[in-house]
Amino acid sequence: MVDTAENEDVSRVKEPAASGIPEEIAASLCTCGGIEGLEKMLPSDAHLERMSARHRACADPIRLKILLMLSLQPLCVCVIKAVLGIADSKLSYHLGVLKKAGLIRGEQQVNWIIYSLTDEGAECLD
Amino acid sequence: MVDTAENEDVSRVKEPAASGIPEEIAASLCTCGGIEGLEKMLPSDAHLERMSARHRACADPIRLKILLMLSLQPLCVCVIKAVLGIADSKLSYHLGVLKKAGLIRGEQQVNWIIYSLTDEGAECLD
DNA sequence: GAGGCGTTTCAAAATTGTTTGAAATAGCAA
DNA sequence: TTGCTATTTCAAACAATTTTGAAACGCCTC
Repeated sequence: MVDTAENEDVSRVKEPAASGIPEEIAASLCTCGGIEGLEKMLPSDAHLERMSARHRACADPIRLKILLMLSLQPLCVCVIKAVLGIADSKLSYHLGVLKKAGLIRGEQQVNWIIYSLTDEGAECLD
Repeated sequence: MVDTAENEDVSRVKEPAASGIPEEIAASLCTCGGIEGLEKMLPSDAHLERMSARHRACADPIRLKILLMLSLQPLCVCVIKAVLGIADSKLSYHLGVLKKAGLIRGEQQVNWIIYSLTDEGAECLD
């Protein structure tokens, strides 16, 4: 049996939490403040939640179609329905999702509800 | 009671499918080709599917964090894990989602897998 | 008030996405 | 070989989203 007491605490990364990191990564990791630096650069949970909620609202072809149509001009539900060819309640559900996400707004006109894109909704289409 | 037989077949929209559309909408609707025009302006199903898949991949705070970190520099799984503080298999699941969506790529280095943003992944952060 | 139209709400069913922990794989080192 | 570290895979449990059809609502016209 060879010497078991060999020096094994060779120079490691300065980061406390990180033990076995590839050299190349470790080097550039220092540039951005290490693990801690990465942690700090991330937006707040609330902000991340808002960002992901927005993506979630766009994460469906039907809703994307609605946004695209509304980017052309405000439309009433019945026209959107005629274009999409889906059931009333289904359409209403998707309009609700977009509205709750703040991407569209609905304005009651006499007999109809006219939906239009909000600024935030327009940004989603860039 | 006033005259009940008043002229009520006032000029309607030219669109066949549409029956009761608010005037204001109907007017500008013609500008963009009516219902048919709207139908045609929409991207193909395949394209819409691609767009929504991309949003779906971004629709989670953990995945957003991963994308943001990788926008700074490529990172191995163990560093991402140290920053996020989540279970291995959970992280692996989310990396898989991002990879399948084409937003990140993983490259096997000796002992580690190093993930980096693809061009498409970078676009998601604009 | 009765009836119609455009739209939403509701609850159940169907589908899809996420988390968990245990087991598997792959490469390296002793 | 054995053991180690880094990462993925799997299946079951759980959670959230979507679809469906029926019923309700609000507004208008008669």
